[in-house]
Amino acid sequence: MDLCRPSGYGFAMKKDDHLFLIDGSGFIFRAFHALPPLTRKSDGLPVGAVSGFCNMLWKLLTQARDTSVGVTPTHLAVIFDYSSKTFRKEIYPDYKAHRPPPPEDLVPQFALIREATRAFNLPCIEMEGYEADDIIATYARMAVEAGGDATIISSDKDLMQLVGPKVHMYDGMKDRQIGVPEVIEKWGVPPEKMIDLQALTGDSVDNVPGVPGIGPKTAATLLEEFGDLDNLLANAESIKQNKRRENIIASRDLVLVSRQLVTLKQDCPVDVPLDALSLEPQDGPKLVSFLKAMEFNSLTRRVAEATGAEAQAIEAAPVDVEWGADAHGPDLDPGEGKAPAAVTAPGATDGKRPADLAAARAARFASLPINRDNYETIRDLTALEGWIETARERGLVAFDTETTSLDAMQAELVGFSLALYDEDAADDGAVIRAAYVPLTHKAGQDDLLGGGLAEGQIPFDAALAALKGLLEDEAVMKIAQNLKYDYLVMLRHGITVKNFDDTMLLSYVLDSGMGGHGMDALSEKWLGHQPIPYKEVAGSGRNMVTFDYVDIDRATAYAAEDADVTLRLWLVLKPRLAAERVMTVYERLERPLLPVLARMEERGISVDRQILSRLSGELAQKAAALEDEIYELAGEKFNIGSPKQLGDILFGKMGLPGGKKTKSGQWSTAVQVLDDLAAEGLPLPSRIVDWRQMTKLKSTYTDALPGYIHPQTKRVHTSYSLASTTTGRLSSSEPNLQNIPVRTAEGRKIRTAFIANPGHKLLSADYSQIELRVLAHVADIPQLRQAFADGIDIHAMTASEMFGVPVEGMPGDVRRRAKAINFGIIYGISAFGLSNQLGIERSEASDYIKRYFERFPGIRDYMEATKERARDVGYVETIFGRKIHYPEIKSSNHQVRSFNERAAINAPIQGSAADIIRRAMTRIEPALGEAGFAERAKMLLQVHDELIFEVEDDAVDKTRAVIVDIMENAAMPAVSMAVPLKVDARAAHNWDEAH
DNA sequence: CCCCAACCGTA
DNA sequence: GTACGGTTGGGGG
Repeated sequence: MDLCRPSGYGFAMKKDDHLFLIDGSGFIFRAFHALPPLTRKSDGLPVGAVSGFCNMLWKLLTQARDTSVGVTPTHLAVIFDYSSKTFRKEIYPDYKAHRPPPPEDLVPQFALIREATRAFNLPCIEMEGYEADDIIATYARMAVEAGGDATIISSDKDLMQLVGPKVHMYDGMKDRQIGVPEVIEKWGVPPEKMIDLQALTGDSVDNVPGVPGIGPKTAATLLEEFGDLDNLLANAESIKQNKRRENIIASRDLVLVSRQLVTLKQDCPVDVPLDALSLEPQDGPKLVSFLKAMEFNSLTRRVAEATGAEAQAIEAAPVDVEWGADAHGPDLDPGEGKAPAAVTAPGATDGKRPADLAAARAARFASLPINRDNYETIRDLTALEGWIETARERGLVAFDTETTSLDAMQAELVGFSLALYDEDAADDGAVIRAAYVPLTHKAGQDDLLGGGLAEGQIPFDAALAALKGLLEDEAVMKIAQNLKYDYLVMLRHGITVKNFDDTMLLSYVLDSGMGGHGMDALSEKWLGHQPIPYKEVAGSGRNMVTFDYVDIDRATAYAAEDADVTLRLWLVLKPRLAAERVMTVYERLERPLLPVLARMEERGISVDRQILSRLSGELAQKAAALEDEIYELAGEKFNIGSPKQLGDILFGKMGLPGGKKTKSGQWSTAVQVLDDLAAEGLPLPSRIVDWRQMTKLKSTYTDALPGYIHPQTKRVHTSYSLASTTTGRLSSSEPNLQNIPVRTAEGRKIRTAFIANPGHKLLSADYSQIELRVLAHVADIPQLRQAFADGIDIHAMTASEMFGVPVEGMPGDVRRRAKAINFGIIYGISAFGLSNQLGIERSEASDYIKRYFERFPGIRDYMEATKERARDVGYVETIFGRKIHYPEIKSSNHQVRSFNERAAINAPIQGSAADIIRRAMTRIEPALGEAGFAERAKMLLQVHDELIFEVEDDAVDKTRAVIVDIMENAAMPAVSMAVPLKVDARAAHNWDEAH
């Protein structure tokens, strides 16, 4: 049983209190069929039933006292069906057997209506094994016993048996009360005889049998005559009509079963007490936020007025359309909601369902020409204000910034572009209007004296103030491509973009694995259009100029086109989210992370120049000493850094054994090869390996990192990419802070240069074995689950299972092999790979794998099932529903196919782990804020399974507790993991000691 | 000036 | 055997 409301227990129910029980499930179906179909304007998400539900709730909560019901609720709950597996199925297996699956357009609304209930700050109650009607019956009884009244908001005849002096019904859609007289009027019997009546008539919808030929009228007459069902059955012989008498006698047993089926259970073991249902005050902002996300404009306005909430200032809530594991509507198998919706062929333009809208949009924009001649240059404030006003009316605008640098932390704003959409424009060319607003273009081309500003540009501060109003307006959806960049640039100007979508992230969520998500690729793919290449505007190489030196007319063509293309991409991609069931992935795992990452990048991390400089010196000395030795041993000088020259020396000139060739026919000089030679006792290869390590550390880290220290902030600001891996991981660049050395002592010294500010510590929190835990969960392996539950060394356990060696006193090499196998499994193991990793024969590696699968058959089953699924549908999924496509999984080329199979096996594991830490990252800042540590603990870096924070000394212990808690529970409530997640966290002055 | 291969750092 | 990004050398234009 689930009470999805955070508030605690309310006031005890007492005499004269009034409990309202809303039949949520009944309402959904009725509203869906009774109300005209309604879809969310921006993306076609079906929301008709949600709209009806919200309007009904609002009406109940505000107007109940005056008119419709005549009473004011003191307690209220919304009750839902949980699943079709109820006790009635056990009594009668055919119960509800013929019920068709819910309509496609209704499925997403189940979750939304629960979300709506929470937004209204009302408890929503559901219980496994019981229907909503039984829970309603139970609470109604409890309310009456407590001395109060109950009103059931429903018009379902199945509930009418409950009506009595203290229990009422109210039809929220017809605004009509149903009391004892109304029941008699409609059915011809009083409420207490409804059970008998239903048992006689049966119910074709629920597949309750009943007596053939007896409908409500006859049943009522019979009950009138015989008093009740038992008496009727006992005296059935006395019925005059032949056919009727025979039927009743023949159906006797089934009628008794029917009576059991239609009798509501008034003693469900509810574990949410009545008192917890007391009506709480509305949370205006929360409700407005939800309604806004649903785009119910008039209700949003009414609610904002009534609650005094500032609608303008409230952000639309991320909408919780759980298509994934935690979605459950009545009779909805959890997997059912995730099935790919067929995108209907272009031409299907009824425009009602998301798939139709998506198909229609794709077809339309694939051939809608882009005319750069229509772009405007906005050169005065009045014109800009006009565009912004129109953007507010439309509630939708694409924007893009033009700057002097690709580095958002260094970039200076040069101008920005806007694009507007007019769905109803008469002329196809006017459907989208785009404009560029130049701000700081220089007067001269690039001559030394051309320092002045070009004419005809709005003063920077005035334009930015106007732009701020637009970007921070919650009521206007802002659309951009790779928004994190623009977000950060605007953040540096004191502007926080609110209510946005990012076309790059849309594409990433929809088409991961199907190619890049950059604007040029997307434009080509969806619009059949090639945007002006940047280098044609700003030049390239030595001739390249920063954007402020680009001629304003050329800049307009380029910049306005970017906004234009972005808007078109949004129109094509956004409806696909709902159609292809990845709305939740986008709204929960992608979009909310964007501002989090922007803030992390803005904060940067302190790096100690002195330490790096000293390390550079040390490394240079060590490398120089090794160089001398190497030349001595080789007998000549050569470029050690050139694999070609090195290979020729080692395997050509010196004729060392064990040479392997690379793809291109060169001698391989990879560590593997050199290590093998070193093991033979040869000094040269070993020196070369050491030299490589020293020069690698020097060039990639100690020499390069200081160059990334920002001139103003004095910190290093990496850039995270949200959309450059197929699996959902982030990547880091310029500099890459996700590959700072840790494995060797020499390398770890580099980490000592990453330090906390005075009075602070660096706190590192990392997931322990997260990928193996995910594997244990998804493949459901009993031994793995047990080992993680018991906190046992997982590699030792594997070794013990495989080789029959006891965990106590296990030789290191045995454990090492098991560890390699465990990693191999995650990587989609092959005998070839494992033999390479362990330096053993292929046949031996094959034996290991065979033995592993014998001990863990569930893993083999998981791998086979994953491959098969990838072949069938073309993609695999993480536990949160992120899809990763493998278009080449059926390649006839064995190499290509095998590679895709291994990647497909790895992706759900790596990707689920990535999703988990994403969830943690979006929750940690709010959690720290609630704990009062927002200003004292800052998240700085993410390294796949590790988060690094900078924390005030005094706040370390408390923030660590908050962070560990959020991280360990990050999968909940969407996924309840079968194994616990474990997080280790330490704080120290530098990253080496904290890790 | 651009691109690729080889190598190697991380999870 | 999975997923990345950065540096270097070297070939081509």
